[in-house]
Amino acid sequence: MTRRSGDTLDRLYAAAIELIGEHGYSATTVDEIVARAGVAKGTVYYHFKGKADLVSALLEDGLQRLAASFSAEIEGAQGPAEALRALVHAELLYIQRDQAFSKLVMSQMWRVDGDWQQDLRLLREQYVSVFAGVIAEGIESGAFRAGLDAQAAASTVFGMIATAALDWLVFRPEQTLDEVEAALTGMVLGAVGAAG
Amino acid sequence: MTRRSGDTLDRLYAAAIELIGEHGYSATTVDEIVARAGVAKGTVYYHFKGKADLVSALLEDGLQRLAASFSAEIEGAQGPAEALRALVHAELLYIQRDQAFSKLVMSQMWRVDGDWQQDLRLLREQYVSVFAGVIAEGIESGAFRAGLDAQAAASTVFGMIATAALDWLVFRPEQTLDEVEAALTGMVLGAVGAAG
Amino acid sequence: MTRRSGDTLDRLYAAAIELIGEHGYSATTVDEIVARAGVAKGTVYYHFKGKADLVSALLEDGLQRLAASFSAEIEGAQGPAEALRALVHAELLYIQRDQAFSKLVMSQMWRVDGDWQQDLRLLREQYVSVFAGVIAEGIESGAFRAGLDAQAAASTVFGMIATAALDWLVFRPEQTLDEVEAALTGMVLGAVGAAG
Amino acid sequence: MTRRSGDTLDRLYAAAIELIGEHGYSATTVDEIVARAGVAKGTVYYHFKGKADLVSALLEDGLQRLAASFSAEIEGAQGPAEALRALVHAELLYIQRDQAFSKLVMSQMWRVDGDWQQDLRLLREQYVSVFAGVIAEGIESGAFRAGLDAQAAASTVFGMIATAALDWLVFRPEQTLDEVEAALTGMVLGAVGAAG
DNA sequence: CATGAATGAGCATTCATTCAT
DNA sequence: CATGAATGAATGCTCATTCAT
Repeated sequence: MTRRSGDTLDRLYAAAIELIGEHGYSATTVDEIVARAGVAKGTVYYHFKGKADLVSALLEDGLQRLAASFSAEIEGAQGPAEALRALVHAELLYIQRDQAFSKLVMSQMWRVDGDWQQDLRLLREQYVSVFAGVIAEGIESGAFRAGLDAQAAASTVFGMIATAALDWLVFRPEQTLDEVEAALTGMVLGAVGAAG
Repeated sequence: MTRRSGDTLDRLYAAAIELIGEHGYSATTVDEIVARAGVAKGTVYYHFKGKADLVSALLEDGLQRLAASFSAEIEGAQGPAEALRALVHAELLYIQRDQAFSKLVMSQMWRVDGDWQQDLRLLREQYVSVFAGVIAEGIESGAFRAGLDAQAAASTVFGMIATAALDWLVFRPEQTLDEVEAALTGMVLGAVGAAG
Repeated sequence: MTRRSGDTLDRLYAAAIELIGEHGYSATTVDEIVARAGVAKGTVYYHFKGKADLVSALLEDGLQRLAASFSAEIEGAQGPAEALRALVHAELLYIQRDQAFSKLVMSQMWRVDGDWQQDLRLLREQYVSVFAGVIAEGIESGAFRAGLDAQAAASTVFGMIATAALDWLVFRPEQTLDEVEAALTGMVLGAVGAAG
Repeated sequence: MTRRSGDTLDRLYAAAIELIGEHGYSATTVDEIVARAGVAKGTVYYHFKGKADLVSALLEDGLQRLAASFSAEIEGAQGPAEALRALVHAELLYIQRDQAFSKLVMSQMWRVDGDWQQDLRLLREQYVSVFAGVIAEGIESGAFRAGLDAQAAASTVFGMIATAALDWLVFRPEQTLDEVEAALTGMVLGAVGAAG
């Protein structure tokens, strides 16, 4: 399903992610994308069915990079609290590196229409189920607060981290990753009731 | 055909909020807005400089309703923990009632351009500064965890509540407000280290 | 036929003449006219059938001022050459004073459509017939070149003066009226073959 | 539907010149232009920034054709009087052939704003400087009246010819080019004081 | 006499898409 | 594989006109 064809596609992906992250999907034109990618307009329609299909492919691509960066992170973590720390670290790092993609995702997350809404739901579930797994494990082991709804808590923790990260990058870029991570980790662990 | 005056602006605001909340700013056409508002197209341009100016006015309007609903809520709260509980309640209620407006705000929050970005910043600061005040008070009084950065924590708590609320309304609408509020309040108080 | 009603109409005339002289008929909006005149939009439609009717009335008004300024000028002139000098003087003076109106006339002169084209034809014939009368007299009396077609010559002389005047006012405003008049009078008299 | 390339711009130029010459710039719609040119609306915006830019390009185009037709004409003329006769002939012929373009130019000449005013100034200077050169030569050689301001006289002669030509084409089309040229040449030579 | 909110047909412009090369 | 001139439906916006006050 993943398309490959030299770096033409990569340049289109990169250009589209940046522009859509900055201005949104509808406000980004195919002309702008191809101008930044340095290819001709027809090229988009040679590789994709249209603008929506390009974004769809791009989301699948981002989804894979995300999944890879997450699963690598939890391996070897000592217990749920450590795993959660690791996830905070991974998500912050991912958003910092792939800021444009993250903005794109956040701005489209709660839309109800759109051609690639399906892809976004999948992406979100990937994100959230990893958190849910760790939280469920913590609840079972007594490390986290009993009575927590793992699914709902996972969504909330995901949202905490995402909004904290974007707030940092957009409104307080002078702070370092370490500062943000330290403060955020404390709040996340507190939120799930980890003994501290 | 319609000659009723006075509520023309309100009808335009309501229509625009709903549509933009659902489909986003660029994807919402002026034709759609005026059709839902039941006014003629020219009316928008009689009252506003353009589509962007309508949204700007609408955001200022929403800002005022929000500020009112918040400041009413904290009055009479017994201490920071109670004030925070009250704020969680107020924000959840506000988002539930003004879901369209909230989606609009969240989808535009981290844009860097746009004509009404200024208004959004103000709105966000209003939001966050109320939280920051309560959290700072809690830190001083020893009710919340020492060493917390009140500003950053306020942003994060705001994001927690907003994402939890939208996640609820979009993905798990079968849950009741009370259920969501109970779970969320626990997590928020934990996040700021309130003695539980 | 001439409408009178306090200074409201005068202000509308003045505003319309200036704006249409500067930007042309189609490019001038009713909004701009009423803004400059300091009256409400509806006022135009209370006094006139519409924008075109306003211009029509305004042209009739200008026509009368013009006719007055011309007929006063030829009276008492000693022979055709003196009358022609007097007309050059009168037209230059008129264009200088009523520059906006003159630009309006010149820019619309050779249009073939338009609702007030009839008025412009009348205006032009007024202009030209005065010249034609003087030139015909000069031909008969032998003061001007024999064989001249009085009508065609009158048109040409009118055009000479008008273009020279506007060229002066737009491109060489630093020259004085006297300089321009002296040079132009010599050329006009030469053009009709006046002895010396 | 049309896919012929190459002459697309020429067709747009021709259509725009005709329509704007007849009805003026503002009163001419892009829809009318593309309908007459037989191309799609978007084509205008593919090649030009907008309607104003199309007119600007069109004026530059007309300027070049004009300059060519003029400089060809004066070569080989015997002395200033002959050169002036040749220029009268050239300008009459040009206006007759390119009547629409000439009307466009005359109707916009004394505007003070507009996006292509710059182009018109250039065009006018091209026109006038050729006349000014010939007249200056005539003054020096004693063929024309001493004391004439070559620049001002050139403007005036240009205006004489242009208004005479348009008056002829619009109001007295039954006359022949030869009749008009004969009468006009006499007046022009008289105006510059050529010994006759 | 005069107002100005409201109208809606008409306009310039945009932009995703097509297709001959 | 890739191009870019051309398309035309859709969009934001303008503006002469209407009408209740």
